[in-house]
Amino acid sequence: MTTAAARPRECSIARTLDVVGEKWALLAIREVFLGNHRFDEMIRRTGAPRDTLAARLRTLVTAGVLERRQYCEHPARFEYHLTEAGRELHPVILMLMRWGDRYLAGEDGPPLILEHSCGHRLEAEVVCAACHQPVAPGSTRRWSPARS
Amino acid sequence: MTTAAARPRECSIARTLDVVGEKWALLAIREVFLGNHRFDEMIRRTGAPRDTLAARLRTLVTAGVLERRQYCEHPARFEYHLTEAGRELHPVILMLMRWGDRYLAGEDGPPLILEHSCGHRLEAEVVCAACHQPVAPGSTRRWSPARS
DNA sequence: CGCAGTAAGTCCAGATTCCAGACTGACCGC
DNA sequence: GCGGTCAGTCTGGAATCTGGACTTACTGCG
Repeated sequence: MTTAAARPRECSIARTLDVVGEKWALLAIREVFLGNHRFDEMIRRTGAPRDTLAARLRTLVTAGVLERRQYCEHPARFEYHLTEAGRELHPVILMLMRWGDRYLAGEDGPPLILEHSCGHRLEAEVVCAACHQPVAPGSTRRWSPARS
Repeated sequence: MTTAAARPRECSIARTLDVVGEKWALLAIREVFLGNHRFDEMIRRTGAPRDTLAARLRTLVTAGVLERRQYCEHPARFEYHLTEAGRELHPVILMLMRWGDRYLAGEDGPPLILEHSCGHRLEAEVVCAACHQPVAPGSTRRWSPARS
């Protein structure tokens, strides 16, 4: 009775999306990158519903992307900081921003422009770490290791 | 009566996420990059509910990320292809994959390893197009143009 | 002192969305 | 005819999202 078996790919992209593949999660992370570490400020800057943001922050903390740090004892108050894994999401954020800059900017151009430490306006580019050449969609294929 | 005004940032990241910021949207795009252009095959490979995938494909087409092409006349059949804007999402996909490879790979390592056209195993890296140096989280700041 | 505000959430009820599986309609191959 | 493919749509229940009110514990300000 079976037709072609349904077997979703094992895939790092899918796994990553299980952690950060939701609008408010990524926007919360954006805020932390921009220096906002506090709940109420994130609410204001992202526009997320309080409930949803609270839930997202919880999952991000348990996923090891953010760290919840107490900065005030008596009225217990917490800040969110990026873990190392969280900081490694920087390239993802950067590429999302680049795409929006290119395809969704209005008349006024991108709402936020970044400057790289070299002094130039940042134009992010993805290259192969080995040959330093840009990685185009067609320039990759499945790696077939010389199996032992 | 108002307290601090709630004004979500104008932000290319948020805008981008309005288009592709959902698990199944990105996984559909992944499939197209991997060469699957057809609905049923996407269903099988992503595990998405048929309904949801149909809805996502519709929004991606209207957003100009995918193009719906008829490849069969009589039982009308369609394939999905990347537009130029869609192809430009490649870096996003790549960085999501990289993160999953690093932080969510199990014992067996990443489920899919790519080879760059230079012959090396692909290690994607984000650099500044101007100085070719890696872009670290702390190496950027707001660009303050010399206003005229 | 009392009022306003800030902060980090929680609680709620209603709206929306998601999901799995069944179904459709037009074909194809045996 | 029987089964299979393909691109969806339909369905009803489950899960999730949403905005707003509420809570608790402070810190000013006059």
